[in-house]
Amino acid sequence: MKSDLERLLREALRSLVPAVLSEPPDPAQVVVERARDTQHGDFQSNIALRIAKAARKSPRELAQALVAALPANPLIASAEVAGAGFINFRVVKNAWFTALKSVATQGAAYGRSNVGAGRKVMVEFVSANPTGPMHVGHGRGAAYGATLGNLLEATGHATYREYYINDAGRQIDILAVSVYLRYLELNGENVAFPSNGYRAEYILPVARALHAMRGAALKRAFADVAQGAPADAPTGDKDKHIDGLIANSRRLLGSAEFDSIVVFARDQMMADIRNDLEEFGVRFDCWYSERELNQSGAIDKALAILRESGRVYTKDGAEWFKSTEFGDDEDRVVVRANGEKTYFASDIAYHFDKRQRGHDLLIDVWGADHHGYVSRVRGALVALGAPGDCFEVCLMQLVSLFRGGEKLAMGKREGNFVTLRDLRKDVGNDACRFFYLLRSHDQALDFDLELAKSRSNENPVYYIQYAHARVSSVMKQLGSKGYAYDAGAADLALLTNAYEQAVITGIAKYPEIIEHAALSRAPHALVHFLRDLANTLHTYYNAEQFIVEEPALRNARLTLVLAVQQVIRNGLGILGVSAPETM
RNA sequence: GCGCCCGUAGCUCAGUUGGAUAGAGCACCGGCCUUCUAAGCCGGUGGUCGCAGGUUCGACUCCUGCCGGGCGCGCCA
Repeated sequence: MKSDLERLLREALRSLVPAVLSEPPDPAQVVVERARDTQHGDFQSNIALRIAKAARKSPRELAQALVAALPANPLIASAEVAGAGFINFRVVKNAWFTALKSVATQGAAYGRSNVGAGRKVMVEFVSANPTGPMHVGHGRGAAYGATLGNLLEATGHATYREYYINDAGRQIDILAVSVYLRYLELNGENVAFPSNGYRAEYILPVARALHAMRGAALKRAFADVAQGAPADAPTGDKDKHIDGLIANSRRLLGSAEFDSIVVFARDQMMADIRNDLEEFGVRFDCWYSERELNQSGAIDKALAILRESGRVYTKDGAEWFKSTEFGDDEDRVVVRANGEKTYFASDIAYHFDKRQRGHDLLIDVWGADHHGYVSRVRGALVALGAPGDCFEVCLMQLVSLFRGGEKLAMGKREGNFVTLRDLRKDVGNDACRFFYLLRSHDQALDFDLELAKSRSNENPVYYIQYAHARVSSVMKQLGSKGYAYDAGAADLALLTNAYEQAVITGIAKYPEIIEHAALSRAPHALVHFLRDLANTLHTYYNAEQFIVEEPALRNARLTLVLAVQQVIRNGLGILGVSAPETM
């Protein structure tokens, strides 16, 4: 329910429909929404339009009949037909003060609701490969996922945040062998580093740490490590080359020892990622390891159930999942001809495991370049007996960094990408989170470093924070003028001018904005709302003096601006942006 | 070729799921500080919502077909 006021209006309208129509409509058709483009917080109903469509009647006449039949209602000051057949309600002023009062009494809880009804939702986000530091693209998913989690929590969902660590498979082996080769260098070996390895600088401290811990215990001759490995690019296949290095390392060290390097490198990388995210204000309930999932036998279990479902067949020696039955372009391999399970297979097991752990709704935050995987993962879940709508994916479009008008290039293997940490240090956490959330997630994001960094009026993040700080400043002034705020002395009925009406309307809208942002997975809606709310406060501030002689009016206005401040603080809190007292 | 996303003011983008005369920010022009922070406020200029059809009381929104931009289409992870 969007608001109590709205619910009461809806009831009033619904109750008189039978008097106008012989056949009452579906209650769901009785829609009361806040009117647009009005500063007075009026409500609008398009009930007549909805009914007219079904009953083949004139919307205007229906609306007029409804208005004529409207009995006296303690909430409704007046009602009239407008436009093509809308009914506009003017609400009695006192009804609005309830919103104002509930901000004061609820404080940080204002805006929270229970529309989620305790539904168990898991948001899985970031899940960046532990093969290097996070870059600016991951930052968008981090800001989005964290804020979506906050929104779901604020709307009464049992929210669980998870990071999936891709620490199994070839990619992590490449990381390990990259670290191992640098380690060999530290032991005096002359290494020809593979073109396909991770040769960026961040590998070096990991190798040094390994060296400090193990000394020369893992040392092998590089000639042996490289022996028999197929030639590297450009003459040979770089993938086969590095696979050869991995296989040799594993054989020379023993599988257990090589795995210890894998785990060591992973932990070093994850420590950096966790620290980065923590500094960014992003927290998780669980860091879930693919490697452990693998070792638990969950993949085999999921595959067994999948086979039972009849959606798996063998072709060319491999096992295929019939994902085409679920809207995929072609069927997908789950077990290769060589007996190895694909990444898709572990993804199936992982998502099945999420369900097994009791989460009703699975929301994944992915980069848009993975959109092709949505239908096959959902298909697998359905084949495993889950409802299709239990799986949702929020696809994050690309982030491009700009410095002024110039687009910055990024490339991962080369290591010249801009890391999230660099970005945060450069523009600050607040501006960083704010800019990430400014646009809809399905819109490509141009992140302008200079704009985010500027401490000027061009920067929208300060605009909202300034509104918050301004109220603190007013309260400080109040004290220095010898006054004290007295909520009991406030006469809210004195808040009658258009500025005050606009501010109250904004405050009253906040809970429904939170609900909408959560249910539509649209954090940017909250950003834009806060911008608008800050604007109404700034406008009010410039038009009226808050600290006036008359106690009843003074305290009423202070009640109002304190409520705005509370709402801004609550909203910024959900966005993960700080609400400073001074600027 | 197929799939997904996008196309709205000079630029960057909203548009609460089909509702009234499509809105912000930036940029540009003009005003407001002896009064609570000018990181602010007010006013103005600026639009055939990519194009063409269709659905109905009504379409930026839904359907079809084009045009343009981005991303993706491995027994890789």
